[in-house]
Amino acid sequence: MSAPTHRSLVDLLPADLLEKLRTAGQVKDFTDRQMIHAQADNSIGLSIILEGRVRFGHYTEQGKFYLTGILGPGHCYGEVTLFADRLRAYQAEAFGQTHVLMIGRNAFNALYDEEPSFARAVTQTITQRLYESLDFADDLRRLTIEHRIARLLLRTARLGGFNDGVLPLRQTDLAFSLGISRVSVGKALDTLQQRKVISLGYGSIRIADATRLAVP
Amino acid sequence: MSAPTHRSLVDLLPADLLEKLRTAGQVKDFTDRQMIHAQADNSIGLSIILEGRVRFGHYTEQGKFYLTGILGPGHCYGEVTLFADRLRAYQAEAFGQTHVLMIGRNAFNALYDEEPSFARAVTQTITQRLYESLDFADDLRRLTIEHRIARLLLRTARLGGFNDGVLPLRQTDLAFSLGISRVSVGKALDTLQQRKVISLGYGSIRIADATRLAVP
DNA sequence: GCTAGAATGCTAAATATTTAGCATTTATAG
DNA sequence: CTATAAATGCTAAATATTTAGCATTCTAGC
Repeated sequence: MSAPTHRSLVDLLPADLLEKLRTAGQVKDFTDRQMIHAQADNSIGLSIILEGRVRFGHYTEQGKFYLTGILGPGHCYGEVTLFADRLRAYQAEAFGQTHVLMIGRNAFNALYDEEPSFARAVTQTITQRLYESLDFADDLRRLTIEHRIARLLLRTARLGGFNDGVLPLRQTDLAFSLGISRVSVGKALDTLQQRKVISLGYGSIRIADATRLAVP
Repeated sequence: MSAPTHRSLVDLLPADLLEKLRTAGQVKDFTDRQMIHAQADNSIGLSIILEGRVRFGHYTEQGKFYLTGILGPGHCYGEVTLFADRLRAYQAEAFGQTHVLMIGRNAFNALYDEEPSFARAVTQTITQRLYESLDFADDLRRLTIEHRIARLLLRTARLGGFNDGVLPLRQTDLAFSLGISRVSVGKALDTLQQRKVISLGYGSIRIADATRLAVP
């Protein structure tokens, strides 16, 4: 009963389609912390992360960045602008040197209509993300703080492509992502560290034992 | 800046396609509280609610039903079995006399590949639901209990098609859906009732003033 | 109409969580 | 190497929430 893993759009695409997409769109490069999309901007299109990572969140009145999630190589975002007629929910900014393939509305629609396997891959991606989101909402409702944090760390490692287990997360980010206070986060992280399933750094958390972290 | 509303699959489909779907699938009838799908059953396919409503949730060890959501006429479910290779997350049971159009995996795939407008409508539906889910997770993290309940009531009325504003929800259901205790739910409902935006019944809640309920 | 079961109402003690500080550690820019 | 800002560590009081009861109200089915 191994759980199916969340596969990125690029994973789901036939190789030749990625080439077509490269032709249809344009690759843009960003440096660390550079803004890619403003929150609620009115651009429409699909963005595919070719290299690097993208952080989503927003700035508070005091100019602090509040993180809601990170996506890594192969993942895409912007579906909501194409299919749900909604504005972008979050600001997107580069995390490290990042290359993003941007496909505008018209190019996207043309490909979507003429390439069933592209349409299918996109739908699979969105459906997987829906499942993740429902799952996350479930976490928020049912789990203890400690367990919620554990699941968030594992999810971030997975979607962000942090295969070495080192996550660039501040305790403030975790607090914001879970809607709890920094004091509570600190307390729970302390417990997890004592159990030796994670180790804490300055602005980062390392997953030391993913297996045991998954079942608290 | 009127927010785009969540449109059901049937709303999004061209009329002739609904006919095709009826031919490709089969309509099944259910009576109140009859089980439609067991949680984690291994059936694969799309279900479209033609008439009536479907409640999603699960039974506890003590045999009590815990509600997570209700979908009304025109809405569909089961996308996750088709596109994300996951088991059904919840048990589905009829709420009142209900007719559901069931489309099996093969029929679905055939139509999906040969009818771009069907593929698009399905993707739009899933994307909208993703947006709803992200929005709900945001509610859980940011809002006061009172505000969370208000949003849940409005969302249930919308997705369940309860146009008269009378929602068949027990306080226990709200508590479970939000991951809080029944005492807290009762307290918040009391406040909302005093503000005359809802009125409480036995096993039901009536939205008395949707506009003021939306901005607590 | 009665009755059993279900749902709600109510309460206070126990527990969990936040708030609002300030101290300490760490990384970065100069 | 140092100064600075950022992040974490720590604390206690204030607040919010749950727990675990039992009482009351409501409804469906007989």
